Amino acid sequence: MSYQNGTEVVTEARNGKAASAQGKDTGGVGAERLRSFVERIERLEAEKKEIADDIKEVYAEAKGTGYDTKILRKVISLRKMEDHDRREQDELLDLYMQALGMIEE
Amino acid sequence: MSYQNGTEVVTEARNGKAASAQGKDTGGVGAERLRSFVERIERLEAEKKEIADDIKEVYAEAKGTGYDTKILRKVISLRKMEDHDRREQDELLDLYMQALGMIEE
Amino acid sequence: MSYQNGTEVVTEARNGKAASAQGKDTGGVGAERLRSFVERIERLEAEKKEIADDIKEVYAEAKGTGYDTKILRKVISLRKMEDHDRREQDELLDLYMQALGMIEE
Amino acid sequence: MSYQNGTEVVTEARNGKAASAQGKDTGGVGAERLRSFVERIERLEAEKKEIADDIKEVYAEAKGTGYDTKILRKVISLRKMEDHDRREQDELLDLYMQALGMIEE
DNA sequence: TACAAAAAGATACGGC
DNA sequence: GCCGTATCTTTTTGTA
Repeated sequence: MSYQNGTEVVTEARNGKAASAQGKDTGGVGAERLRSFVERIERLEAEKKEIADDIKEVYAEAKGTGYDTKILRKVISLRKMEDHDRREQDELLDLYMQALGMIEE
Repeated sequence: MSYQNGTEVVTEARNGKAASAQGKDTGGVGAERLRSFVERIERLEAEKKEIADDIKEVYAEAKGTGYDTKILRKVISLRKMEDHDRREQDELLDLYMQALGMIEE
Repeated sequence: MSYQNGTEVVTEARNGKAASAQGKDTGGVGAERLRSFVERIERLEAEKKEIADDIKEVYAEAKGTGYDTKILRKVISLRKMEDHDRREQDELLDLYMQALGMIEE
Repeated sequence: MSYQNGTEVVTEARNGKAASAQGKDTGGVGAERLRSFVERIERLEAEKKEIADDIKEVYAEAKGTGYDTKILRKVISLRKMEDHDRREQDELLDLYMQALGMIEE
């Protein structure tokens, strides 16, 4: 799809608030589809934000209980990194074993 | 360092200030509490990541349908800004109305 | 647009805010300064690119010698991550010791 | 896993294909070679990072002098693009001149 | 404000 | 040789 089309459709999507509210959708089919994408994404982003806020709340609660959030954050971060490292090591091991013909690719 | 150990050390370290500041480290109570915080945060971060992945999937699907994700992202972003602007305007309006005694603080 | 002109235009544009905001465009002083920044950055970026190319060459050479670059890259990556982890663990230890009053902040 | 061990493992694994493919693992020769590759790459990456840090410093200095780094980055980026365009034009010109027998291939 | 994490974008590599 | 994938870089965002 060309930029033209993409832009057109987008225009319709925005019109969803501006134009079609006035009773007229000049394009229609692609507009609905795009509107659906936009809404799904915005819904998911709202959920994501809620969870981010929840996380902040937990940190705040921990702080209120007397824990040093700086330490807590670093602990969480380290655990995440170690988990990631472990995964990478597993992948490396897989690569070794593939190279040695011990497992199939 | 294993996860267990990592957590334990933190626990003891924190107890050094949080629990033992009350004169005595009860030996494990604070540990459970901290472990709970860590688990709650990690659970929430996992959920957050899932949603982030979902968002990526939606963008990918939109792309597969022929939409230009760059433009799509711009649209989402603009709508977010407009939403933000609108909220600010609403807040401003509230301030005016409060100042005029039309609504309570 | 030539390079010279490109820079000039930008320079003037910036002076419009940086210099003339003080009431007067000093006519070239700010331009020289900006040109100097641009040149320093471009010089450094050229050096950076050279090194990046050197790295590619080493990978290519390793590949020519029979090594699997994918494995090699992962090894390098893992070592980097482990190095980073170690630094984070050290920082965490410092935080613990600070919390326990064993070292000063 | 320590750094040393990490490298060793890789070495042995690779020898499985690189060295022993020649009929025999000479026990260490390939290891040295690989270690050399790893060290060269890590050394170059360290240099690259230093330069990247230098670049950040220059941007910071420019910011301190009153320049808007966002715009500055844009300028650098534009100049890079223009440079790229110019090179392409030069190449095109070369092609023309080659076609006209004005220069040798 | 300065720092760090996440997201976006650019680039490079290997497969087909 | 091109395309899809994957890595790496850069930009943006959020947080202390």
